[in-house]
Amino acid sequence: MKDRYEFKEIEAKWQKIWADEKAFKTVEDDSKEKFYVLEMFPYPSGKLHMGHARNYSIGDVIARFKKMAGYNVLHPMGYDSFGLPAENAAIQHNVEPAKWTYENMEEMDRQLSSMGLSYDWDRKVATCKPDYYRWMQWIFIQFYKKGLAYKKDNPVNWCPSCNTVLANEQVVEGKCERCHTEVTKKNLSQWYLKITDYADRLLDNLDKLEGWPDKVKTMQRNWIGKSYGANIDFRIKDSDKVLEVFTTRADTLFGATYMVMSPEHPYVDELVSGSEVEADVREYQESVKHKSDIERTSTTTEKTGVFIGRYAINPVNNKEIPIYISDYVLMGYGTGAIMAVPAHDQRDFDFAKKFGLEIVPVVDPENPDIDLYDLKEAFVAEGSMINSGKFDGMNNIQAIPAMIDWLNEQGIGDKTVNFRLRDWLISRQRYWGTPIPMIYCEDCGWVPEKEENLPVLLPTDVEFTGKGESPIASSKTFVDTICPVCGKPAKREIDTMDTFLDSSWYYLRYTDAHNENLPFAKEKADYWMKVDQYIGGVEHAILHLMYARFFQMFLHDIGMSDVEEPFENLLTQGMVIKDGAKMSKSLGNIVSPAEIQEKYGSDTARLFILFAAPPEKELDWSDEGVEGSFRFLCRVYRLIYDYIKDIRGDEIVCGDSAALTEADKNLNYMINSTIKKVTEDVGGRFNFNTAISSIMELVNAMYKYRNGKEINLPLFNKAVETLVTVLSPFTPHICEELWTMLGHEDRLYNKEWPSYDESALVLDEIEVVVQINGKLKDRLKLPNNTEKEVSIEAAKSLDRVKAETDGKEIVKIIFIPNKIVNFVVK
RNA sequence: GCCGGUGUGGCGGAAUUGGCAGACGCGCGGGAUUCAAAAUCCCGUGAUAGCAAUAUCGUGUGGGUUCGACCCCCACCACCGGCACCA
Repeated sequence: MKDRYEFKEIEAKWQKIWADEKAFKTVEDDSKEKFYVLEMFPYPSGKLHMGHARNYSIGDVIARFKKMAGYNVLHPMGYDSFGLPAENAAIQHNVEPAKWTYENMEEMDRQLSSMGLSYDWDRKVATCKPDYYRWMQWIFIQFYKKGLAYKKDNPVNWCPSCNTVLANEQVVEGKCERCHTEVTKKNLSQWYLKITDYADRLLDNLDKLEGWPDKVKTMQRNWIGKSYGANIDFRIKDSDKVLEVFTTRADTLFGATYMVMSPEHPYVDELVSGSEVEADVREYQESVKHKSDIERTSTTTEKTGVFIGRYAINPVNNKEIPIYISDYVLMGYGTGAIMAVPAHDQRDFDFAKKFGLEIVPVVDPENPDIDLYDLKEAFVAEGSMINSGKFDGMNNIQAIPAMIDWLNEQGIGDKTVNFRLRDWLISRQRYWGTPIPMIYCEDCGWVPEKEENLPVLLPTDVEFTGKGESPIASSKTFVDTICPVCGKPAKREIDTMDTFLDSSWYYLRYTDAHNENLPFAKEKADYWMKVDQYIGGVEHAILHLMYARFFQMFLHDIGMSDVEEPFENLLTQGMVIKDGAKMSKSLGNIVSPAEIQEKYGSDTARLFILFAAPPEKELDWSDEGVEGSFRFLCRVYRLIYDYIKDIRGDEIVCGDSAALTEADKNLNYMINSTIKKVTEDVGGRFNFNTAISSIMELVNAMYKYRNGKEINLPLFNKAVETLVTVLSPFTPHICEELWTMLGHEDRLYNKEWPSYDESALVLDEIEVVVQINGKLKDRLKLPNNTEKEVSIEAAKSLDRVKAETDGKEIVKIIFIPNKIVNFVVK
């Protein structure tokens, strides 16, 4: 027993014991209620940062608490280990991505263990290992078999300097995240997953996710972007073609004075072919292709476009209206063409003003301040219909369904729903990812590799130049193969999968991490799923969390899992900031978990992280605050050390406490109220900061009690053991050590969570507040549950109350038992 | 522009949801201990006035509801985050 808190020794000792005892290994057990706690697994960059430390500290408190509370807890960890940084290391430092990644994972293992996290390491997964990506490929083939994976030509983000495709998330403000070159569009043949088939379900199910923050649900709703409207057909003059548009504002159809097609619209070529504007149109199309996203989508840029020399017929009034192409109309949304109503749409208004097009108002704001025939901006609010034939006078909102019905009768329009969500482009021209297990045969077309031949292994004979197509193309062994259908020579797909696929089902693999016949056995997934508590950064609110939901729905649909949604409760932790800004290299305000562990130990790091702010809020890093957390642990250690050495001596305390003095009762109250508070704060609302503050209050009370006259040994012993137990989910090493010092041979991590004694929480005397007109005037000590009349009389007899009510009329008396007596006087 | 969030001491944050505003921690001030210092233990610490008891003010701003509002309602301001030419 050391007289000082030697954190390094203690932490190393207990980490070894937990590992040797396989303390957190878990198996399916129907006799207990299960609880699955999951933190978003990291990319193995090799260095744990404070965001990781926060994420895992939160998860670990929950996991340890739930285990002590009697649940069968699954708390796994692994690595999202495919991805670009490994390949950049290969290009820049000539290290193989596999070597780089495996070394990093070893280092991360060490760092995670040093935090004392309660993982079941036997279930570790790494997405870059063939035993994982084999099943990733298998799942991809199931998508393909259901018609949900397909290949098509489409414009994609292209970095002309790196010569590669970029994912949307790798385009930062219109520039390549690596070389900062402006990104352009290029047509390439790519694999897609048909997530749009699940758009409605992804949207509707959000209402059922009660354990998710509204913020995340709203972000997903906006991303899916469902809107109701109509498709309307416009005949093109002197052509047999019909131009279909999508609109949410069918009510404004009479105000459509021109039309706009996307420059990529498939009709454009034919409509302009051979005309005198053909050259202009082609030039415009070309310029749009070379525009960066940033220019093209900026709302501040002036509208551009070209008249294509053609006219359409507005079906409601047979007016001939000119057709333009402009890049403000996107091919990927709706039908790629719009009817333009400049009076009631700001974008159309801007365009019409620039090109001198007619503006016809059809909704009257009925506001004398607005001159309908000289609008300064589009009028987009509610009003009554004008210039609209038989619809005149109707409220425009009501006119929408009326107009659609009428169009329907005429056979020129239909009710439609549109989504903003697009299919998921999953091809990457990269090496360090899961090979897409598809083979191209001249005769059979694209066919999947036979499932028994999986995994399609990543080749190792490749060159990393950072230029051109996927490095896999340079392999001499990979590309040439035979067609699984007809046996003729064929070629493998050389692109790999977006790493977001790997992370879309890893939580299922944890439930059965070593299965060699399937991604996971259904019984195991059904035992553990859903994830009861998922914890991670809000930056994954849309992509990862939506892709995972999509995968879970699909795997449910093909009978592999009973559950349709993967995550029951979601906690999005706040950022770690310092000096008012996010920790970053460029600002030089980074504090690494490693340096805190070195100086104060992991328990202090965990305690500070959990104490300084509630988990979903920003955490403002403070070196003095860390010092304070360390001081608290020293204070706890000293209190218990002194107790064992000087107070308890060699005597082991047991038995019931005798008659309690006033001070004893107070301590007993503190013991029980602390258990109650911590149980509620950790088990229910995840307010770790207030749970810790209540434990600090207990420690303060124990010092005060100890410094008093007489010590009731059994009671004080109970306080000591309670303290060590309820603190253990937060700072497990020091608590296990103190528990052992107290003479126990069992382990805290296995110990039952304490319950509290309600009767100890009932005080004999309660302080009741006395108010006059709602203002605090005095306090009154009264026996618990004193009835109304007695309380009021006692309050009335107070000097302060007498003085202030004298000569005034008491209009009303408000009484709340054990809380308030309030006199309302005039 | 649209959607979401947050505004409380010198600082991080409490207030169990309409009932003692400022728990707990940091910082600061004082005391004990020490030859001295560090560490530790104890006390104090929203503002203003007062020796004091005490009084007045006080949760971004302005109004409202209520015996009583950080909490509910209306209007506004500031900051942060997400999406953004989605028809």
